[in-house]
Amino acid sequence: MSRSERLLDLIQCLRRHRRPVSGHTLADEMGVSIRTLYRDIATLQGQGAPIEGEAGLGYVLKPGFMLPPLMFSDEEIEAIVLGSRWVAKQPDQRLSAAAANALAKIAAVLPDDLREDLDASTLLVGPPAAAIEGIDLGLVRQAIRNERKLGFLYRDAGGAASERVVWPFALSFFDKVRVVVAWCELRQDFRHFRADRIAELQATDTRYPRRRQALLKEWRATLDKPRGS
Amino acid sequence: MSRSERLLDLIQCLRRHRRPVSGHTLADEMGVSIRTLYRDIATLQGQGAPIEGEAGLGYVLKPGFMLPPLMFSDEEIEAIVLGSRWVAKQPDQRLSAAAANALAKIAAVLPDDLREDLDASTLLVGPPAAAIEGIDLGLVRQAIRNERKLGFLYRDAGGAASERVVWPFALSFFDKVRVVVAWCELRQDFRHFRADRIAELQATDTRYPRRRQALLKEWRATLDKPRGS
DNA sequence: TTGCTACTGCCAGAATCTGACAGTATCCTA
DNA sequence: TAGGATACTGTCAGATTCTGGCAGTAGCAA
Repeated sequence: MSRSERLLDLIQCLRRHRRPVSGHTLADEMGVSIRTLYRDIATLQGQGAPIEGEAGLGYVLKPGFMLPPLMFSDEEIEAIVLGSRWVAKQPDQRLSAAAANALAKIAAVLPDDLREDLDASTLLVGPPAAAIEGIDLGLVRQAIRNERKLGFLYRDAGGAASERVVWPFALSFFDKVRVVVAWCELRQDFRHFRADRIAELQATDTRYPRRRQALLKEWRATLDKPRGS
Repeated sequence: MSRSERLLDLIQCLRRHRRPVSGHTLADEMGVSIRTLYRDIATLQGQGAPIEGEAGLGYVLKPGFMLPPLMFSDEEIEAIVLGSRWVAKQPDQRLSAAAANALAKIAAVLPDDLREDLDASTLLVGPPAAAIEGIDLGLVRQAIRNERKLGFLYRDAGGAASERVVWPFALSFFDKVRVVVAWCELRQDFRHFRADRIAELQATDTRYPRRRQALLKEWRATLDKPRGS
């Protein structure tokens, strides 16, 4: 195995362990001496990988992905750039900033002539989505990722408000509104909540009792049959 | 310079020359022997780079970009995936397919656990944009890239039709409609054309007399001042 | 303190890369 | 049709890089 392949493997290996791993363990898993492992870690850090080593503990990789060298056609790059620009205009501030960062990272490694094409790119996105939620969508995405319950006050179309505790597992971006897809403890069923009607959002540390992917799959299966709201 | 750096350099070098370049020239530019150059080319081709070599001519790189190893945070990847999904639902078929391909390429290199997260991802995009243009937006993007004139029949809001020859330089994606931004020869001014009002689109081989980027810059400068249509 | 860990410098052997040469096949032009 | 230019492959010795082991320093925790 060539060195560059091993470096990518090392990242993957670090990702698997959530807790700090000692260099010795990693060296064993990679089938390489401890000395070489230190060199590999140093190389990866030099390439921008967020690996942290602490004496007495081991190594942790801050969440993230290392993509190996990839070839994209010009249309594929156009698609990625256009898509990221669209995301950058969405009202979810954290996601919007992430999209801008991703674009900057890509632009940083392109040769000069291409960067100019990108900067002055010819694919544009219209004005930002008008509706601005009063809540922080970042909290919702975090709850989804960590499978945590969310509590909030929900106003339905008629204006009637109700308190909900839900198990959120997806966030859908429509033209004008963002919709949280979740299991509702009050209704004991899947429900879609428009983000602009959610108030007093409370993130909790309580894990919901089912796996996110299972919920998502089940919800998809129900999409054919119409339901009440 | 390490070998992996040299490989990326080689791609950039190939990109600069549009015409076929001989291996000997490339070897000189990279400061490396011809034998090593052949080895490097083979390695790049093995990594999926679309390099073509023809005896008697030299090497050409089909348009595309090789991205070096890149680190993305989880939110950055989420943003890219969400954005690409949005593009994949746009009515521009070629661009939509390109977005799907790009997603597949990224998914192919992610470790299994992440690929699952991606497949069953929790960030969704609403239904595809409703308005379907009667014209092929791919032709428009191609004309923009190559700085070629476009001819078509345009119906304005009142229904009156007129024949136009324009210099297209940008394509803007709004919630419902796609808008071609161009210099209009008939009006001798910048104009925005809704794609769904364009008919009988004719791509031409005639290059328009100004640089796309210059037009774009000038157009941006006019955005403050209101204009007629 | 003791034990565990990260991290660095050094050096010799292993692995890889590189350049040079020889040779074949293909394409273009004259 | 012939000649020249070019892509491409095999081989091999020398240059370069990588690797593993060793010794040593420093930080953290029980």
